[in-house]
Amino acid sequence: MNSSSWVDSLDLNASARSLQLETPKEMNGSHLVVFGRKLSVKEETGALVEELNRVHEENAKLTKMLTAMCESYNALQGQLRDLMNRSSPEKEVSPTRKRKSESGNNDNVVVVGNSESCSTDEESIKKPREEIIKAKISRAYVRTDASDTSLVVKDGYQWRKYGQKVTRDNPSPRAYFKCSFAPSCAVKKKVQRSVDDQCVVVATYEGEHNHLPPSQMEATLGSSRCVSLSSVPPGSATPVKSSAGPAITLDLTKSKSGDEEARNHSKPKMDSPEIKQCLVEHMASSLTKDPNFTAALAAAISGRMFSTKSN
DNA sequence: CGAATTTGACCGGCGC
DNA sequence: GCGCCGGTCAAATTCG
Repeated sequence: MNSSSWVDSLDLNASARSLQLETPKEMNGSHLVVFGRKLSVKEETGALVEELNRVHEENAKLTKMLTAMCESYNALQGQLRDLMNRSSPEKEVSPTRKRKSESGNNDNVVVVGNSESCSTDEESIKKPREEIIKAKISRAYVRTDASDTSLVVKDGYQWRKYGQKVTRDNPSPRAYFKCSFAPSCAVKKKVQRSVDDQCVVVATYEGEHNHLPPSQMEATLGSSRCVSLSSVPPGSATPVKSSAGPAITLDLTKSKSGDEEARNHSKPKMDSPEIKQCLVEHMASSLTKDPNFTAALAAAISGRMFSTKSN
């Protein structure tokens, strides 16, 4: 998509918004003073009407672009879901305790069980009591580089390491993590290399997150942010150090059963016109909150008015 | 300088 | 009761 056209449209759109908001106050008197010049009400309203028409056109253009973007986003999401559905069944069928992914991709995660899907898991049969006490235990197998000792599993959440231990059954250390994104979220994660295959890292999750992953929060709350990227450095927009910035991150801590809910939760319903309208307004409002933007806007407006009057 | 990580100490459960 | 082991705490250290 042409970014410059985006910026242009938004700039004009927001300037229109600003004009709409501020002009009634200015027009209380019979004359408007611009840079020391007195303009008649006729002149002023004529210019404003003209401006308003132009702004309406820009608004329509912008709405179209947003609609197109939403549609392509939905299409992409559908494709991703298809891809996930196609690749996940064969992995879950694997009867062995350790599940390997076929590719060497570092972030290739295979999730095994929470209370439902781990019913066939050997360990869950051995320890049914533990299963009852602990709300949700799921396990993820991640294929990583054998030389990589970081024990980092990129799952979209923000973790704080609070301990590391070498256990008896496994020479490689086990790292303990707590969810650090929300103080009220008590989810824990244990990460340890597999005894059999040092390339595979086993991540055990205990409990359920009571919040969306930071990356998804970005996607749902920060729709305006992708627009304001031109004025805000991208680095400052991402709270997650380990994850790859604002890229789409999948919540892989949930098994298939819990997936539906997560999907409904994470997928912004872009279909309804109300949401689209809301998105547009959200974008405009966050733009007008940006001091850099408002300063540039003020300069643009005054410059435009000045040039219009001097014609 | 504040936040994140490391690492040794400590604690509780369990088996002998 | 004792020792082992997994899990957690918290002071020290590192990093951005």
